[in-house]
Amino acid sequence: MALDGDEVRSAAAELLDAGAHDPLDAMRHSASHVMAAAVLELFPEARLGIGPAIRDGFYYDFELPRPLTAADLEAIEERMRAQVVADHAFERYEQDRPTALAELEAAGQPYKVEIVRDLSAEDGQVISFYRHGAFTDLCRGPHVASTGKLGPFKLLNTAGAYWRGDETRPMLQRIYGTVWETQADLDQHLWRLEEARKRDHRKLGRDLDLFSFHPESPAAPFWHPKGMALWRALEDWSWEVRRSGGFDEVRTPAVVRKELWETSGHWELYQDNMFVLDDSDHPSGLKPMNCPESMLIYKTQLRSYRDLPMRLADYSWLFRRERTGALAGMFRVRQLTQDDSHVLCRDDQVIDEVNLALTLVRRQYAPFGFEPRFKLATRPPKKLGTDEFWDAAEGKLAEALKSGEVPYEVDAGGGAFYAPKIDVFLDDALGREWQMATIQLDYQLPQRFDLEYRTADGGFERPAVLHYAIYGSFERWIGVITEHFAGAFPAWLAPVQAVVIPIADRHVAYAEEVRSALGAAGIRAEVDDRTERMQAKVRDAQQQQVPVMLVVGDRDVEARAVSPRLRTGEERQGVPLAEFVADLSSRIAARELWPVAAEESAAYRS
RNA sequence: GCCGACGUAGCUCAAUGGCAGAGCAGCGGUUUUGUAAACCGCCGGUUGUGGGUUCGAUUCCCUCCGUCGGCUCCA
Repeated sequence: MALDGDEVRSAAAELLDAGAHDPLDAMRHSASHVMAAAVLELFPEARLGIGPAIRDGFYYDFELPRPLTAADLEAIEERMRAQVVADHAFERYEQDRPTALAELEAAGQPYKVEIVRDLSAEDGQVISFYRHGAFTDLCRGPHVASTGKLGPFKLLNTAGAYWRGDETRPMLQRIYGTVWETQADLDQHLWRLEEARKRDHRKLGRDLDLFSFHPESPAAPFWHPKGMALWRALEDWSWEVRRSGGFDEVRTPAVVRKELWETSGHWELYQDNMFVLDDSDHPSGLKPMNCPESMLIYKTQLRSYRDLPMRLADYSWLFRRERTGALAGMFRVRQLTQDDSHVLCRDDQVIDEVNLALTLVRRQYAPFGFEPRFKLATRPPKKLGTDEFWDAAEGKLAEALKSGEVPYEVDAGGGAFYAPKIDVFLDDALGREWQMATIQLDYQLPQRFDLEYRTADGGFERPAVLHYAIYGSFERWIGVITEHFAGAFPAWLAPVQAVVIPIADRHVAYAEEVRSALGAAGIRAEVDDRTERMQAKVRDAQQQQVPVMLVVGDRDVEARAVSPRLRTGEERQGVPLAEFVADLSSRIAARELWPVAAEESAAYRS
């Protein structure tokens, strides 16, 4: 079955992705012990789950007699501070397996017992524990020397979490916290959380009038004119990139009978995520992916080896019945649009086509200032196909990465069960990592659809398929870039690219003239002719993050000029209108990353 | 789906088991202004939905809907 580039983990999960070799790990892990000790003081009957260090902090899972409240978190923090003051040493000791099991049973810690039971013999028959003060925990370590060595910390929030991530197991209460070496580091981290909250695309989407969500159609965005202008700019760019890669546009139906999904495997494996309906007594499904239908287009003719590669791009609507709890603004919607690309090619063309994909990914990301990182995801433990098949497939992807001189990491075991893939990541202005595109090599779907082409010697061969979506989905991409730019989109993307601000009513006619000149150059411009003071109009345009404000008053009318003020605060007076229009439209045409306050985005990165 | 939290005017937020308030936005008027908020006035609400407790519910309880934080980090 074919997957696609939108199979992505949530943003929050990315934030929490473990930094395994972070030097702060020991401190974070120690903090989780200190927190567990505090929780046990308050709830002696608490049962402990696990408490690892994670990226930017730590957590611990507990089974507790009642839900935790914000007040509980404060009480826990207080008791943690008391332990820091007491400066208990962390002491390691070891037990053999039977003793450890017996003691944990006696202590009434069934989850710990389960962990010890599951520890494989390779880990040795000796089980290690760490003790500080009155608290002891099963633990591999390492830890800081003593509780006094903990840096400044803060407990952040609580959440439900299934024991071992398994929905059939009990749900525990997880407490998330963060700890840092210095107060400045902690402050910086909290500032970043606050900044992320401020630039939340759900808030900016409303403030900038881009889109809305309504309970009448949960998790399906309603696009407003300004949001659509942004979308159009993104889509135009994406088609330009596709055309440069030799793609043709296709479009396929949304309502499709189950027979297609049976062939593709979705009916069996993906039906839970599909909107299923009866189309005149024919069981059907709204399409969650485009790939199977592209296969049908391929099959409308007997293809020749000369026809390949065949590059098809389909940007139609997709529908996915996501679990309600997984929905999150634009990051996870139920109706979405991918910039979806399918390349059908001969096996000997795979490397070149992967290379093309890598080139297009980098090309499409460039005007956003993103430098993508690549991971080659290799065969998972449970897989289809022989080792020879995997060696060849992984070899081709690696070869393409190397020949393109693309640095990459290997995500061992991260591939789909039927083929390896290349995952594309980017870091946003707040340093958050997002998985965007996935370039997926697929021999499975051509087989399911029995695709063939005529070879030079008159035989038949099966083509390979390459799937990728570069933005992933427009919806999610808009969510990501809205947060990345904090709503201050580069001029080429900005829904309103310029606002003309007449100082007094007598300047409105000239302002309209300026707007026409901008409009004739294809620039999205408006006149703010409200009876407000110029200062108020400037302020409103600033808050709407309009890249360019053109103030026009007597002097400008006189000189047929404009006085541009950029969103960054930069100001000029009396620029000839024609000169300004030419300058702005060339920046837009070149999709410059402009105007951007360099020091601002640098500050976010630090 | 599960755990927890939340839902008051378009937005941000108050308040109380006893007449639901403010700022901003909107509307009307005055002001005609040179780079981040002029001034005056007016309008604005079935307190998400349905039910229960109560003399009385926005407040307490339950249902449903929606939203948010999580649920993959393995001692």
